[in-house]
Amino acid sequence: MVAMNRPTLEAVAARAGVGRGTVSRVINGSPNVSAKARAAVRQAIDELGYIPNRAARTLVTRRTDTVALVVSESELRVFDEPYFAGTIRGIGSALAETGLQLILAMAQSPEEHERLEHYLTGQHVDGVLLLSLHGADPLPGRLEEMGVPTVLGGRPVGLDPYSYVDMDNRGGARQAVKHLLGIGRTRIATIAGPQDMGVGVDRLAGYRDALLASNAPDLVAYGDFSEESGAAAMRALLAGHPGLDAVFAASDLMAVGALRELKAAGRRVPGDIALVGFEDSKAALHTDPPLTTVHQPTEQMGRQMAHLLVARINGEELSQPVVILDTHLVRRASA
Amino acid sequence: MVAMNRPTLEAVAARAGVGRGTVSRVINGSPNVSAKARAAVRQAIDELGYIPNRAARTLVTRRTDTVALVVSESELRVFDEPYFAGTIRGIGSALAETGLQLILAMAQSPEEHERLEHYLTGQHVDGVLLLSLHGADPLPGRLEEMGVPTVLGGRPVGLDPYSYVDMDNRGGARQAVKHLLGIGRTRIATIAGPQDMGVGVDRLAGYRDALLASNAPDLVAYGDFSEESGAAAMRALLAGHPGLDAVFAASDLMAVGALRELKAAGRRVPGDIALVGFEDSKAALHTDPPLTTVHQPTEQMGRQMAHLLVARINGEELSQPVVILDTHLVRRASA
DNA sequence: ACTCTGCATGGGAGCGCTCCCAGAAGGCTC
DNA sequence: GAGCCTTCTGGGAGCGCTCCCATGCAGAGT
Repeated sequence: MVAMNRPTLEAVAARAGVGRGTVSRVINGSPNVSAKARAAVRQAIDELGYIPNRAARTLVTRRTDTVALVVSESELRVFDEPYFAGTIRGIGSALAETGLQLILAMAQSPEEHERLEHYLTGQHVDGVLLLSLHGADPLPGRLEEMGVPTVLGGRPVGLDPYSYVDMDNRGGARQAVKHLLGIGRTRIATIAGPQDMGVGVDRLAGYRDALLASNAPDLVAYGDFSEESGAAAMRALLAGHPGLDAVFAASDLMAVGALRELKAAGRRVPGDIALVGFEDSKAALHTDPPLTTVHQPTEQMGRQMAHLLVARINGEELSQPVVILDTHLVRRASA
Repeated sequence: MVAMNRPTLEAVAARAGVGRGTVSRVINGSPNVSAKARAAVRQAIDELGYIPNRAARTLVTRRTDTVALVVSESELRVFDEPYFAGTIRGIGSALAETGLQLILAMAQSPEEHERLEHYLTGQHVDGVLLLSLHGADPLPGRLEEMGVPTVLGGRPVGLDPYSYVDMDNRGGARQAVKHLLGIGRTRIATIAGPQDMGVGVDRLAGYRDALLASNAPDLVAYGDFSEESGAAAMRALLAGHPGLDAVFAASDLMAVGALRELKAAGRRVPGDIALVGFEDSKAALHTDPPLTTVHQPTEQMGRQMAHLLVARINGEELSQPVVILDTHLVRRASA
């Protein structure tokens, strides 16, 4: 254990021949330090290999320099989706520039959810990042009440959070369906996502937006974003509306399920039925035919969330507490 | 900011009518407290909603109750692989039982790698978890030198770490190739992974183990675990050994690439050429035909890593500092 | 020469906790 | 009833830092 007797502020001060206060000022970048003193302190820090003790600092400043990323059970299952990975990467890179630490808080059970709330409001983190909430989760409200800045990823349903970042799900869906109309499809169905999530609601709204202009019928089936649910929805759609000539699935995974079902039913894609997904995931590349889908900037979403949170932690007033990121259609072979 | 004036230990003591020491003892589960005092303290804690101040505790105990999961650049790219997601989930669930916090440290550039090392050895975490190192990364050695317990996920090449958890890659590969021999294949090639990673080396060794008994030839091409590299390797293999009748790819993704190439070359799978992957990823389910592959217990790996680290942090001598987890073949249609 | 201003500086106080020691209280034994 | 453990208890000291106040000192103004 070489780490045993780390130098303290005091040791640095002694070596630099200055007082504790001056060293502290140098470390915290205060301007009121003479160039000479600053240089001496810097050198002493280097020579001693001094690293400030976070706990001691936190104790007095009440800042932990830590933010939590909360991942609740439902998302844990889909942890390996590119959406998630990209967002985390973005958060990480934005945070690295600020010196804040990211702690990963996973609530795997309801009891843990309780404990988590306790933890987050217990002066352990400076702010919280919440990803893709289901329904009207009370957590963000409680956190804000307790004075913990919170930024959500994805607009929640039934809640009006102060700050969140979201994809332009509605616009993306609209583009996708307009594209289907553009290639001459007239009986366009959608496999919508769960309506307790903003993504689900917005993508359905976008579908309807696009259809409004035409006089195409509104054909909706619901899934839960999983492949299996996409397949089931497709079966239902096929049974109810055998004449449809295009499908917009609210997620790539559901599109993959739908595609499987379509093949099983002997329909050619895109010949008989054109298919568009949403996400631009890896899965969309590997289908046969490759899936036309809507791209969403996941990494940028993470970065934006982190930026907003950092600003709030620093007490800045957000001129733009809600950020919506552009999405765009990626044309491949399925539509 | 309701969070302003949180109760302190002292406040709890006053309310319970006991001294600070007694409250501290109750919180830390010391046995030398009378039942009466304990009850009074518990009640006061509940009534006041007391939450211990982590920083103050850390300052005196020198324990941070935090461990870091280090994700280096190369892995960031593959963040969305199920391997990764499963491991993190396992780590999270094991850690939740102990009250330790997980911080996610991502080193996206070499300079950051430096800063990271500084951070990790700077008394900020009680232990470190390292995932799938490339080559002989000096980080684990340095950490141990500085007295920071470290557990690796995946055996590294050219390093002899004290403690790590790994899959039985060699055994899994052996099983896969034996299966190919078992179904009568005699000219079995392998698409091996990078040889600067334990996984790469071990899976190749397993392939050779299995072949040793038979007198089948040794046909190797290398990839980097990516789909593209799998396709390239397959092309090379096909060109050099047109007569091969089976391929063992060291990852599912490479198998997917190989499969694409095989189809392009007009070879039927498994009719002409049988194909086995390694990972049991989602991708393996969605190929046509579904991929026979080797399953690896990712979540268990995370749990084990966390368990080993916690034991080391608690100063326990590990009876078994190296843990190898079983892998097994999952038969599907491709072989 | 004197005061006045303003920046730079040293160091006391205190953040909330654990550690530990000294002492109180109770239960034995003889 | 005296003496001696044993168990439980209170609270002082101190972890390493930031905050802030008092002081020192140089330069400007009269």
